[in-house]
Amino acid sequence: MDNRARVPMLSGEPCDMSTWDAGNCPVRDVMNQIAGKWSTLILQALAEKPYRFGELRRLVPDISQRMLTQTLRDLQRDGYIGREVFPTKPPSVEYRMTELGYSLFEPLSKVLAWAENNHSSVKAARSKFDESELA
Amino acid sequence: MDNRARVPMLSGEPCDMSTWDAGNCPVRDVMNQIAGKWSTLILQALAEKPYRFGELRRLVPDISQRMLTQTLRDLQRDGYIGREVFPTKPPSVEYRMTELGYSLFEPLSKVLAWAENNHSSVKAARSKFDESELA
DNA sequence: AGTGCTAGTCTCTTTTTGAGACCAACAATC
DNA sequence: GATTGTTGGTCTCAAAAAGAGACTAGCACT
Repeated sequence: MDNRARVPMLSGEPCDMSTWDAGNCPVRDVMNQIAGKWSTLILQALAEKPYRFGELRRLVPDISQRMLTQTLRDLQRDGYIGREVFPTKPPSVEYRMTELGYSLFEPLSKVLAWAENNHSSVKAARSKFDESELA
Repeated sequence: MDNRARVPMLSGEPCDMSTWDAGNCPVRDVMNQIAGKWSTLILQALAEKPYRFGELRRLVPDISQRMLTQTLRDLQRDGYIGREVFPTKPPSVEYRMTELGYSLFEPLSKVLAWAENNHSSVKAARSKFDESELA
């Protein structure tokens, strides 16, 4: 059983981490954003359909307004979602996924699907680990 | 008007966030781990070949020993990587990806590839946003 | 005897996150 | 016509997490 080097690395030079330069590694730069605690949840919601601020807040009950605001602004900054203000009685704000957001969500949803399908394996590994730690 | 949040388009029962139960949403449970700042980087390295602690440290120069230790232990706990101690003169520890780890890395690598291919679009969106913020 | 390597841990400081109060404008209710 | 609720946030303060760097123990080499 040779476990070594089975996964083809990404095209060409993936990310030479040894000669690392701050803004030079796409993986870090992009991932550090979507790797946030709330980002995937919000992207997952907005991939379905546009939502308003309050709706998202109710959708993810345990996010604080502060973090929702910040997560949305960060996702907007990177171009994954758009923000539109409607001048209704109490002004409402709608967030919706952009083309770029959808193109990211396509591969990302595969990871989310993996998470669902393999959740039990992960939980099992976790239990086993914790058990052996206890000793 | 069913306000109850049905989130995603993933196969089967998605993840009803409105009736959220701590350990019940696979997406959150799994993602919160691999979404760490360093997790993807380490997984990416170990997908290539096994590495020792010090090698990983040199590979990712700006990670602290503390965070490397913790990240490795968390990834090991969830079953993505294995840890083997060799009783050499100064004892060495080798980390290598497990089957579960490889199965996760397959979809995950698609996201990493996306990051490489679309990094310029993200940077462009970011510049545009910052510019309009400045006003 | 001194230096360096190994894989960590321990402590301290800085950054990030979370909880919750507060805001102004308007709508419907009492 | 004063009270309450709803909108999408911001502000402050406490708690949690992350980063920096010193310290460890055993052995090898010089």
